[in-house]
Amino acid sequence: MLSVEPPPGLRPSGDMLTAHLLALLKGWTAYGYDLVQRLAAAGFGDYNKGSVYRALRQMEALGLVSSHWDTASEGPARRMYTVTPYGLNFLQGWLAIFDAQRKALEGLLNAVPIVPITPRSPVRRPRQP
Amino acid sequence: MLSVEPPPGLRPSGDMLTAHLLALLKGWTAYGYDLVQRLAAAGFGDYNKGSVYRALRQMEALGLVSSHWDTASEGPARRMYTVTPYGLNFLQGWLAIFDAQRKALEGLLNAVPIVPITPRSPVRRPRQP
DNA sequence: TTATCTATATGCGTTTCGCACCTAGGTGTC
DNA sequence: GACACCTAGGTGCGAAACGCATATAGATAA
Repeated sequence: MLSVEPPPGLRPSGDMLTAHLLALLKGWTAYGYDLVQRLAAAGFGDYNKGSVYRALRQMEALGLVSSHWDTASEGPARRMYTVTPYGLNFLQGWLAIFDAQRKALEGLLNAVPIVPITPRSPVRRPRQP
Repeated sequence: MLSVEPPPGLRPSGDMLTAHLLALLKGWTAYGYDLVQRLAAAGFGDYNKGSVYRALRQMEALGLVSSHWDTASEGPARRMYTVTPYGLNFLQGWLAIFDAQRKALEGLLNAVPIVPITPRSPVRRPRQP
C-alpha cells in the first residue's frame, strides 16, 4: 500500500514504482503503455504491465496524478496521465528518504568495525530449540 | 521473493530488507533481535520483527548468511548470523543497481523537458471503454 | 508468585504482485 | 476476406509477501 506522507515510517520498497512513474511523468503527459517501456529504458526495473496499470489507477485515486482520455491519436484511445502538485510533493519527499537511505548505507559500509564481536559473559545456559 | 543474481532484472524493492541486513552484518556477527533495533537506529525503516526473522532464515537458505547458536551469553540463546562471501557479493551487486537507479532518477529530474507533449496526428477514432 | 524483559518463531488474514488472458482498434500480407 | 500482429487498457487468479498478534522459553526483578 502506498504510504502517502512519505516520512516517518520511510519505506522505499513498495513505493518505488510510484516514485519511478512520478519521475517519468514530471513535466510530461504520458500513458501507461508508453510508461511500461520507458521504465525499462530509463534504467528502472522491468515492471510488468498489470502492476503499472494498477499503480497508475491507484495513484490517481490518491491524487498523485490526474488523467484524461486521448482519442485524438492513432490507434486505441490512451489514458493520459499528468502529475499533480501533490504528486510532485510526494516525489520530493520520497527522494529525500531515498537519499537518506543511501547515506545511511554508505556510512555503514565505510565504517570499519572496531569491535569484531560483542563481548560475552562466561555464564552458560544451553537451549537450542 | 529474493532475486539472487541481482542484475539484470534489477528490483531494489523487495530486496531492500535483505540489503539492509547484509549491510548491518558486514564485518560483524549479530542476531535477529538486535538487528531489528539496529535497522531503525541506522536510519532504515521500522521493519517488523516477523519480517526480519523470516528474511534472515531465507537469506541463510540462499547462502547469503550462515548462522550458529550462541548459548554462551546471558538470556535466551541467540542465533548469530554472519555474512558469507556470496552475501558480500550480493550486497555489492545490489549497491551498484541502487546507485544506478539514483543516477537515473537524478538524470530524469534534472533534465528539462523540451517537447512538452508528444505530437499528435489529426485523425480521430473514439473509444473510451 | 507474578510480572517483565530478551529472543526466536509461527499462524492467520490481508495485501501485493506476476502471469495469463481478454477486449478492441489498426495495419499489413497472402 | 482471412489471418497474423501491433498498440492500448484492463481483469482474474493463484502465489508470494507482509503486518499483526500470539506462542514459547529462559532470565530477572519485585
